[in-house]
Amino acid sequence: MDQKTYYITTPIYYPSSNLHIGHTYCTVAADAMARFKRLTGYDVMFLTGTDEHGQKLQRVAQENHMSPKEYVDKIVGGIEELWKTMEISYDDFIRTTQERHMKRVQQLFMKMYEKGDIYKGSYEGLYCTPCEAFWTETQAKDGLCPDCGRPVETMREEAYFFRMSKYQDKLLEMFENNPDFLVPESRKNEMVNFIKQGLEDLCISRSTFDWGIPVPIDEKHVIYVWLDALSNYITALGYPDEPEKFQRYWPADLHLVGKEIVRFHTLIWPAMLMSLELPLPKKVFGHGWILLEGGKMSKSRGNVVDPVVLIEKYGVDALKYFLLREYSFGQDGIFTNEALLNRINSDLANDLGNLVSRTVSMIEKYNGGLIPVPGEEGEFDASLKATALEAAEKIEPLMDRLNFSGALEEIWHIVRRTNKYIDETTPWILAKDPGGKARLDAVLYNLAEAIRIVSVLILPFMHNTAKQIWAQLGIREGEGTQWADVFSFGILRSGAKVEKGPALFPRLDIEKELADLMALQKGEEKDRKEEEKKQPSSEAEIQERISMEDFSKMRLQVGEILSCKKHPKADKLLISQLQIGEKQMQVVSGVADSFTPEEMQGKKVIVVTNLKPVKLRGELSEGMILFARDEDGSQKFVCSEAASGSPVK
RNA sequence: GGCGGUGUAGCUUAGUUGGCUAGAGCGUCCGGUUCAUACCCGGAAGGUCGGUGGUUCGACUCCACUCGCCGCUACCA
Repeated sequence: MDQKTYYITTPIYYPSSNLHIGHTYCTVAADAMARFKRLTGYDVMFLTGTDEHGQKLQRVAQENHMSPKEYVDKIVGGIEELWKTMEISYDDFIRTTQERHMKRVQQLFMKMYEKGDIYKGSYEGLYCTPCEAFWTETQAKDGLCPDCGRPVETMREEAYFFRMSKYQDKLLEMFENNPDFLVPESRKNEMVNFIKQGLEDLCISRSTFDWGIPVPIDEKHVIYVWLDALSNYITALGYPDEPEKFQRYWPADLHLVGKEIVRFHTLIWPAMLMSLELPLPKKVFGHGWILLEGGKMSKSRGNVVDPVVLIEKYGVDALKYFLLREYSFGQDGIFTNEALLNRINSDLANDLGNLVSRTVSMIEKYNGGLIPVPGEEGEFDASLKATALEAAEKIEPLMDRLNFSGALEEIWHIVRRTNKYIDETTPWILAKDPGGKARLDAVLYNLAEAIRIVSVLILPFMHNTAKQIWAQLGIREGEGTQWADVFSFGILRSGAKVEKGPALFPRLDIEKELADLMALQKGEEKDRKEEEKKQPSSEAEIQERISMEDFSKMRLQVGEILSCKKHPKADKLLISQLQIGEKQMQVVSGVADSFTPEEMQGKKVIVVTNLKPVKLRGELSEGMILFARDEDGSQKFVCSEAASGSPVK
C-alpha cells in the first residue's frame, strides 16, 4: 500500500477537429513515461482527456448541423479510437462534459468564490467602436482614440474574475524555490518576466455563449476555459467530493504540456491551486512541436500527417520509436517522411531486427534451435556484458529528465555492441571447428542474453516488439522480463527453443514508400478540397446571400496605384496612393507579406471607393483594394485594363 | 513593432554549473565479413560551434551588439 505513486497527465485536447501527429507526440511521450514508471515499480495514474466546451466548438458544431454534444461525441470517439490504435495505456480519460467533472468544477468555483478569490466585475474600458479596441485612460487622452482620433466610449461587460493579482508574489516565490518546477529551464525565465510585468485578474466567465458549465450562482454565465479545463487534473481524481484517489495521487508528478500552454499551467493553474489551498504539481514539462517543412502543422493549412496511415503501413512501435528517438523532447522538430523511413530502416530493420534475425538463425543452425548452456568464456565477453548492464543505470536518470531520445540511444549502444560482438567472435568459423563448440555455445548464449536485456529495456517504448523478441527467443513472460532482470547478465534459460519468426521490421524500399506516401497525401488533400467545395452550398451560406440592393450600395472602380510605401508602424500594412479618375485617395492594405511596394506601384486594381475612411495604426485609409486569395493562401492582384476611374459593375 | 525561442559537420542533432584534440546517428568514400532483413563490422573525409566585439589564464558554453529562421501578438476597410 505504501507503493510509490506517479501521476502523469497530458493536456486535454480540444476536439474541434481530428488530431494529428503533433497531438499524438505528446501522448506517446506520456505513455512511454507511464509505462516506464510502471515497469520500475510505481503505482501509476496516467490521465488524458478532452476539453469540450467553448464558443469555437459551439460554432463548429453549428456549421456541421449538429448539437455541440453530438459533435464532440463524434470527434472524441475518434480520439479514443486513435489512442486505442496507438495502444496508449492511460488509466482514465476525462471529458469536461462529463457529469463528474461539471459538478466538481462548480464546487471549485464556489470554494474560490466563498474565499473571496472570485468576484463579479466587468470588463470596463474606453472603447473605440470603429477600431474595435479598448484603451486605457492614459492612452485615450482627452477621451479620444489614439489611433483614429475619434471619441471613445465607456463599455461594460459583466463577468466573473479570479484574483490572479493576489498570487503574484507567491508565484514568484514558487519559481525561486522550485528550480525544477518548470522544465526546460529556458521557459522559466519567460514566466518569471511575465509575472514581473504584473498579473491582471483573470476573467473566468463568459455570457456571450452558453456551451459550458454554468456558473453556479449566476445562470447567465458559463465558466470560461481556464477553470473548466485546467481543473480536470484534480476533478478526474475525485476532488473535492470523493477524495480517495486525490489523496493517493495528488500532487501530480508531471504535467506534460506543449510549449504554447506553459503559461497557463505554470501561472494560472498554480494560482488556482493556491486559492484552493492545495499542493502544487511537482513538475511541468513544456515540450516542443513537431513541425512540417515550412511551418507549424495545422488543419487549416492541410499539411497534417495522419498518424493512422503511418501506423497501418509501418506499425505502432515504429512510429512511437521514431517520434521519441528522432526529436529532442523539449525542442521543436521537423517531420519528414524521409526521416521516418530512414529511422525505420537503419535503427529498426538493420540494427535491431537484423540482429535478432541473425542470432536466431545461428542458434537454429549451430545448436539445433536451443539456447545453449554458456560454455567457454572468451575475449570480448566482458565488454559486451558491461555495455548491456550499464545501460539501465544510465536510462533511469535520462528518463527522469524526459530525455527519451537519449534513453533510446543508450539502448541502441547495446544493439550495436552486440552486432559488433558477432563480428569479433565469428560464430560461423567456430562452427566449422568441432573444438570450437564450447566457445560457440558461450557466444550464442551471450548474444541471446544481450538481446533479452534489450527487449526489456524497450518495453516502455515498443512493447509489441519486445514480445515478438521473446517469442523468437523462447522467453516466457515473467522469466527475465522484469526491470530488475536488466541488471544481471546470464539469467536467460538454457534449453529454451527459439523460433524464427517474420522479420521484426521488414526493410523498406524508401523510394517506393516515399512515392506511396506522397500519393496518399495527395489523395487526402483532394478529399479535403472536395469537401470544402461542398461547404458553400450549405444552408447557412445561402441565408447569407445579399440582395441586389445591398450590392449596389458598394461602389467599385478601377484605380491606378501611383505610389506605395510601407506602413511605418505596422509589419503587414502597405500604404498606397491611388488615382481614381480625377480623384486621388490613400488606401492601407494588409498585403505586405505578399507584395513589395515596388510590385504594387503602377498596377491598375479594383477599389471599393465608398467605404467609410478610417485610420489604421495612425494612417488614413479611404477605401479597399481587392485581392484574390490563391489556394496556397497567397494574395494575387485583381487587375483591370480599363481606364482609371471606370466603374466596375 | 512588442514579447519569446532558436542558429553546432551535406542532413538530424548531443554538449547539465566555462577546461575538448567539439561528440553521435544518417549520408558519402575506402576496407573487412557472409550468420543475417544487399545486412553487419572497421577506417576516413567533413565543423573558423550564425557574425562581431568583450569578460577570462581559458568560451560552443557568460555579457553586449548584429544577422538569419521560427512562434505568439498588434495592424489586414
